[in-house]
Amino acid sequence: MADAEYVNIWLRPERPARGPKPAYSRAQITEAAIRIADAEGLEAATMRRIAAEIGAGAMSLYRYVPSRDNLVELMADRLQGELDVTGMPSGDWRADLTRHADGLRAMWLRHPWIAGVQRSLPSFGPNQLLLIERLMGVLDPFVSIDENLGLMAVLNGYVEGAVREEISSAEEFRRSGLTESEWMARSYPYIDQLVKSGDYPIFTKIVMEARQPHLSRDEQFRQGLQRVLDFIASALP
Amino acid sequence: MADAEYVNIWLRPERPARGPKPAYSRAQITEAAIRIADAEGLEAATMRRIAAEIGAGAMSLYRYVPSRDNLVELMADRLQGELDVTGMPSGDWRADLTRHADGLRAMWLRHPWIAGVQRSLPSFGPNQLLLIERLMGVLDPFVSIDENLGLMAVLNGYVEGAVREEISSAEEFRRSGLTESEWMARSYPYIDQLVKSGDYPIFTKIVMEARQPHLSRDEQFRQGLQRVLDFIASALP
DNA sequence: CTCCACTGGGTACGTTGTACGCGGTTTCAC
DNA sequence: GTGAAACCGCGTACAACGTACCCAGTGGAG
Repeated sequence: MADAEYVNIWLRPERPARGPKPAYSRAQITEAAIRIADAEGLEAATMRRIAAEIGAGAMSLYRYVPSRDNLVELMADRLQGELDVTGMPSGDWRADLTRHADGLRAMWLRHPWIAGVQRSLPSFGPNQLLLIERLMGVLDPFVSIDENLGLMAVLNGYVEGAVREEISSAEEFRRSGLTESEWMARSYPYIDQLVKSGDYPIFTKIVMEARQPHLSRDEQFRQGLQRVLDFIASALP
Repeated sequence: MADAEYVNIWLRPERPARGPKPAYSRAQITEAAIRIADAEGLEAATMRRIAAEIGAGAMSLYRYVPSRDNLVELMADRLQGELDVTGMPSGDWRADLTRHADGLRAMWLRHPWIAGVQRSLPSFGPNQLLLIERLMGVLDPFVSIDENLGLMAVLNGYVEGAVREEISSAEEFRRSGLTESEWMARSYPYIDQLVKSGDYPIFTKIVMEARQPHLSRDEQFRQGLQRVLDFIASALP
């Protein structure tokens, strides 16, 4: 297994020196795979399906990518490239972080399958590196690098957690083919039974009193984000 | 598909009235599947493997569980049952939340495959309901139910994010068969090249200056958690 | 011109989830 | 008590998956 030499896929050379010109490219394959995953879920992006999408034979893909797992890794890094960090340390850290959080959420919602990809060890792909530079550059003038790492962990944790919830809802509806109201109608007897049992007062409180679930997703997200940004503000000098 | 009637697996009756006594049980199957997934990863917990573990035929499992996806859902809820919330609103909210965060992290580390299970819509299994009651009961006396939901989202987001990072490291090492130091040695040329290029000052700062990566995982987690708890404290009256 | 490292891709293998149907077992209606 | 109905465990079978292996063709290096 000479392949084990490459601990990192970014170190593996894409094009060798000799031989005929390749008909496809890693980027083209990654793009096709993302297109399929967006439309029909990650499990629909099989090697045969991706190959068909670009008009290649199934086994041809293995000339460009060592395995499907590695391809998924490439897809994940390509997604990082969708995050717009141009002019990112702008001087207004709150605006920068808000823009990043909104952008990150929007990207995840465009590509919900990313939630099912447990990130591997930091692979430091080019897009990820750019993101690190710009995003952590926002708070770099104000805090130590350790504090910066900690604050970014909280911010990203909030965004990811919130968007995971949104995604799993949407995914469930897609899979079951139900609309949100159909699903709620279907669930009502069970929830009603839980409430009526009297064993779950807090759960009942959530069902009966909470206004948050009735806000739009955007509004819910924005409110939580404000909370996190206030927290970050309190950690700055 | 009469099965579609059951929007929720908890509504599906396990044992019917008539017929011979079942030889196995849903709990037994779930337990076996968790045992395998803990030891060899979720993808090793195939239907045949699980069946072999309990001495059943492969197809027998389908008498107890509608599909593998549903079984994974059952496994995830079983895990919630490992979270110890006895005597949980104890009066000391900070101690309660610390205990919960530590317990949640420990549970995820015991069952790392949970990171790859994107939670479906809140299925309100019995364990999840108990957790909601006890955990949200901690801050219930102090804040509105909406604020409580928001603060719990931040807390859980932090814990999940942090532990996901730990898990993906461990998983990567397990899969590659390398130790942490072997992996670092293998990655060194690439990282060195990035640093030497001078294009990534913040990344370089992380590599050269940050002390956080050199702390023990426990210490890293605890420091971040203190930050989040401080934040929660600032949101209480 | 001769090599041979490369190309795209066809065939084939092992493994997966699970549909279907079988013969046996338990409970209910009468 | 006796049939029918509802359930049981499970063997067989199939489609779809990732990918190992092999092939004939191609084009730059010597």
